[in-house]
Amino acid sequence: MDKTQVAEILDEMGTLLELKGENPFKCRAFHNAARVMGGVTEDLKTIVENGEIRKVKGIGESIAKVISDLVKTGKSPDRESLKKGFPPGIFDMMKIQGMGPKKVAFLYKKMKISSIDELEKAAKAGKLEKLEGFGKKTEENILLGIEQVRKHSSKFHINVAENAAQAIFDTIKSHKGIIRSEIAGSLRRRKETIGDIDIVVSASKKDAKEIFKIFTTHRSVERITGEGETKASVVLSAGINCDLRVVDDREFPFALNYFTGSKEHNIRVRALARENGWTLNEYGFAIPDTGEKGRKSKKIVPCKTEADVYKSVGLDYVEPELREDLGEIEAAQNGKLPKLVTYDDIRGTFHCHTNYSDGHNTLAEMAAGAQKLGWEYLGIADHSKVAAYANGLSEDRVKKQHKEIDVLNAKFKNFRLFKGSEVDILTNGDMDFNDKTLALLDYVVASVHSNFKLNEADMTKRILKAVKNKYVTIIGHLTGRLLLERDGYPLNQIEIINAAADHGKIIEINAHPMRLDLDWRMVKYAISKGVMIAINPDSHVVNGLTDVKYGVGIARKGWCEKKDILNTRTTKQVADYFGR
DNA sequence: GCCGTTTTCGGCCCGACTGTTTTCAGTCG
Repeated sequence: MDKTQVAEILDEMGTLLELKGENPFKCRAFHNAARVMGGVTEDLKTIVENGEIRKVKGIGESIAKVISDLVKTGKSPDRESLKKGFPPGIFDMMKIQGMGPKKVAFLYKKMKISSIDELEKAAKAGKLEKLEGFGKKTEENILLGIEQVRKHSSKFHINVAENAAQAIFDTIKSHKGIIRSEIAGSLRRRKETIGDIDIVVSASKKDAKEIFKIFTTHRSVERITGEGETKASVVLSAGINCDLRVVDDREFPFALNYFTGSKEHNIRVRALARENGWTLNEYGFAIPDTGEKGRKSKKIVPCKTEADVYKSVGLDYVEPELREDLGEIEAAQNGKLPKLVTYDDIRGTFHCHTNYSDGHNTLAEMAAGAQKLGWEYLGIADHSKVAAYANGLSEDRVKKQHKEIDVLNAKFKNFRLFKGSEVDILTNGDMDFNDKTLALLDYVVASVHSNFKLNEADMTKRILKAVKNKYVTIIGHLTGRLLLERDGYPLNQIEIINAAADHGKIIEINAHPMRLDLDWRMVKYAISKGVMIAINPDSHVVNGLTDVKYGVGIARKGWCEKKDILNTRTTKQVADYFGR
């Protein structure tokens, strides 16, 4: 059993404990252990066998035993006995807004309701409103919640969430009373999937009411689920929940920090505040109320920015992408936070097409576009001859393009075009150009564009052969468009990455927003294996050249450092790398 | 259940909102 499955079971056990009404801290211990599993980079089986698992922070004796049982036998007696008495449908019921462990357990005990369907039936029959602690309104909300669960998945790809958020955010932002504003939450942390959207703004009290009005009446709002003095919640037509908080400008950095999360990260930061004898909430640091009559909490430690908040508890500024309590707190205490890749770090990209093949722009236009972005170089990698549909280049046209590149390069100061090619990997794993032509190129992106019907073993074998080819520099778009369009591109990516590590090849991450989750798993694994990656926008057209947003979004995510990314190297380093 | 430079017990982040009931529990983030 691998760590993902173990994490799922630990999470489930945490929920079962909640349903049983166990000590909340005990429940949290299980949820926390599940999360910690995600950050374990070593092989789970190995660290269970050598006892290292007990050294992982958050894994104590009991949970270590559960993990050990699961890894060794695929089963855990503790889990089995916990599961007794709770039918599986119970978990679905917890997906409904407003239905937490207490209500679900109560309904199960009292009414034997154990699935969404049964719950719906009972609510429609008006059986719930008579129950203690329930009422007419609760019943209505349960029915609405059921509808929502059925209509929408609970998580959204970042691009869907971002589009939905941007529309309503732009409208709010334009209000004259807004002082500062930011989209917070997991969207700010650039998670691959987003649960809901959090918007934080600062404004005076008198403007707040109007701002809430603009928010709740926005055209993309489907329904309002809550409205108070500092917070309003809506469901957008895309099916995503969206919360708006309006705070005083002095409170803005605290609110932004708080609502950016993650929850686990916040808990750690708060604990640090407590070590100073303060409490920290979304409004600021405070000395806790002593309990004496008439004595109120006193605000202390003014902070203008989030960086000030971190500084106050002895931390370096932590980038939102790192706020997961997976080691960033300790790193921030010791000045050891990784330097993340930013848009400004990108010096060029390597998978660009021109109108020689299926691009829309000339070499000169592409070069001009890259320079406008402040890049130092651009790698030109038009298709090879077999890609007839894309007007792939014959050997002669490759030579012609090289001449043109030489002419352009002679004119450039502090800019260089690299001569590459996106060479097809043929069905048998051979390259579309012979060695003589490949040797002319600065670098080779090897890609599959045909015969997708191969089974996984053959497809993997095909690409592995290309990985071993000494002329190949980059393994082309293992993710991205192709995977999106051709369902089930059958490939053992782990094997490809391992081989890339052995042969010193770079893998290309085509940062298609729809495939972010997959891309990110690959990036993490590749980096753990020491494989360098080339982050590329899906740049088949020059218009894509300006749209590097998502590409860099991946590069920024997690513990991905500049040294791991080809695109952050200087022109000279790249040329050296290519041996040119 | 986990943890420990106040370590083997006692604390574990904290507030807003809702819907219920009328002072608060449950849920959410």
